[in-house]
Amino acid sequence: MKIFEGFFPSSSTLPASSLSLNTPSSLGYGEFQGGKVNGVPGLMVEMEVPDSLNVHDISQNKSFPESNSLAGNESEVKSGKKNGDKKIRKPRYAFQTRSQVDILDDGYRWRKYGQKAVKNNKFPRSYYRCTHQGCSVKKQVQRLTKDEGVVVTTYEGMHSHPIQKSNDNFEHILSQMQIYATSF
DNA sequence: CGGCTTTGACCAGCGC
DNA sequence: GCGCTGGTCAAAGCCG
Repeated sequence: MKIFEGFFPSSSTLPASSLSLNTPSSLGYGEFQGGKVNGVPGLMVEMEVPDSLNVHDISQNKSFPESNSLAGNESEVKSGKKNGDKKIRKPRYAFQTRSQVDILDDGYRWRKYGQKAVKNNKFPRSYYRCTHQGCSVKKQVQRLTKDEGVVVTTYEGMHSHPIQKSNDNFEHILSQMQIYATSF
């Protein structure tokens, strides 16, 4: 089971037993995007779609009538737009979790660098950056107005370094959250 | 004292 | 062109 593969490189050490708390699937984005998340049961979303494919479409499809504030549907990463060429959007991966706490401590160290109020959402969105040297992975966390028990975490980029904390902690997280399976 | 959070300002993209 | 919105910066403050 590799739900968090990529985000948690060292996940191989994760207790598989915990992960089975309720199978895969975080979001049904895959199918909505036309591309099936090959075999793998709904890992997470990949939003590198150039043209705005509104994320909230699926939300409506599923059980989130007005969670369109979700990932907004991005704007681009304005890090390297020099040659006026194609705007490179780093792929983003989002998943929702039911959790009491906003900060899912996934083992990495994050430094908050911003917080914004988002439209259609009474909760602010928080922006975090991985503090590991040379690692520029970002993530944003926001809670749904609709269902404040749901926390949406959007990752941008991949960690290329090992987790800095004990994985035992991860079990703790898993016990706190419950992957939000929308249609299974 | 170092690392992190807070918070307002700033900036770029987008729609009207 | 203007205003709105999302994303980031950075100064100041907080805390261990």
